[in-house]
Amino acid sequence: MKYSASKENYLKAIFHLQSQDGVVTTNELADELQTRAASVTDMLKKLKDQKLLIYERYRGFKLSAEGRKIAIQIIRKHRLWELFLVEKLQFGWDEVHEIAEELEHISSKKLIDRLDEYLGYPKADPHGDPIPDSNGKFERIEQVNLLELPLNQWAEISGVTNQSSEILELLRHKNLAIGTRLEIKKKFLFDNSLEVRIKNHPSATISEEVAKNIFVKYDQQN
Amino acid sequence: MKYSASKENYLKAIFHLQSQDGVVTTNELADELQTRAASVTDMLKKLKDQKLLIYERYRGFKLSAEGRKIAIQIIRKHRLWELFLVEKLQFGWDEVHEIAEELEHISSKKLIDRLDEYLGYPKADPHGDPIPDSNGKFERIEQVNLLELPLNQWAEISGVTNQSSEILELLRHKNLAIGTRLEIKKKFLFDNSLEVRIKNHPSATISEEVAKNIFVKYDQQN
DNA sequence: TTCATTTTTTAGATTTGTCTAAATTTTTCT
DNA sequence: AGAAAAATTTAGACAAATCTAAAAAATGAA
Repeated sequence: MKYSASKENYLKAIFHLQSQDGVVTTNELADELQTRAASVTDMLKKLKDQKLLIYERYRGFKLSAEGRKIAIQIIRKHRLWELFLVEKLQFGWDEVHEIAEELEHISSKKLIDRLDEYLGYPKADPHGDPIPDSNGKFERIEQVNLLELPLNQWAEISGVTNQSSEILELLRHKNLAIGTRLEIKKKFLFDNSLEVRIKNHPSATISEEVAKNIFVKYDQQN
Repeated sequence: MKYSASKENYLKAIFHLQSQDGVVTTNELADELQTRAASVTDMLKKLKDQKLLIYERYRGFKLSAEGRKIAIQIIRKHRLWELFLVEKLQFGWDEVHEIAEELEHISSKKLIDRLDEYLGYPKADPHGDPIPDSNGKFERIEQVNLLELPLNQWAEISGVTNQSSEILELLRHKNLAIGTRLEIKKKFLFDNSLEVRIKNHPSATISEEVAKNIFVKYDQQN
């Protein structure tokens, strides 16, 4: 079965929202997709008719098993393409999202499995997000939010959730990227901002707003 | 400016038809695109409004300079993606067309220029069709050096430059002659030697030194 | 040249995905 | 509980790309 790019985008967005909130609402989704609530309702009806969604009007909704399966395949494609762009075509990790948004709708299953093989069956994309395997299984990477990292504990940046160009620009400026090693030297209770020491770079101050979006894994070495 | 996939397909089809006939007719194009004449007329009006087409009703039509430019960019993308699929992802040359039909509509110019670079600025796709460069210039060469032949692409030996008895003896011994059909199965990066499959004969290994002197043309049949 | 055939275009519908404005349902607040 | 606010859905419209059926223009054969 083939679905339009628009439907795939809806499924993907619902998947992301429901993994945070459990159940998704019309306005949330409209906001996520930069569209109007009425348009969302229209599409929800179509997705329900195709049994990709569990939905009763005015009641919120979530993906059916089939809907989730499709969403995960889109995410798999998105992340593999992102990795391809960074690894093979020398793109920066902060410039691949837009292009992958288009590439993820290319339909050939064989293509994506060959790409996966070509990249060596990677476990995570350039932003540190896990790549589902061809059966849709994720490998759960244990990562914690930067705000939860104890003082003086070396860790490595493993993921950045918000992928707006604004935050990525800020991170680049402060020498922060996936793989960067750092430790928290001080937590300011006043505004929850953090002073972090960065391996091979000057220290930096990170606001709570930014820290919220950074995930790290504990560093074994240091 | 961005154009819909459908418009891009029209431009591409018109380009191919007019390179044969000079001027294109509605029915020809409808036939090429597997659609109805009425649909073609509808689209022609839109393309004319966007000045991509020179068209007067009942009179036939052809691309404007701008239309041709866009068509060539689509063809460039199509052929680069085809070559990528064959060279890097080990697809057979006969299974890549459909996938490239989708990939050719990905819009990023930077992506396609990086892909071109990654593939080593190739001159021809796996079917032997020339790939326009990033300025839209085609190089009309039907002969390529054996070293430039993509993997798994059947070709026919069309020329041998160095005609010393030593090389001819070597070629005869390996069952290679003008007209021999072969494809490259493996390229060894270490010494640039090639392992080639030869039609109706055992496989052979060819050193870079020898391959330099062999020119081939792509084989449409196989 | 004229009229039958072929080609092309127009007219009017349909589908998909979107929108605005209005109506309806749910939630919240006093 | 009842009213106001917020969220959601419906109604009606539109743009893009397609279709069928019918009309108009070009072609060509006697």
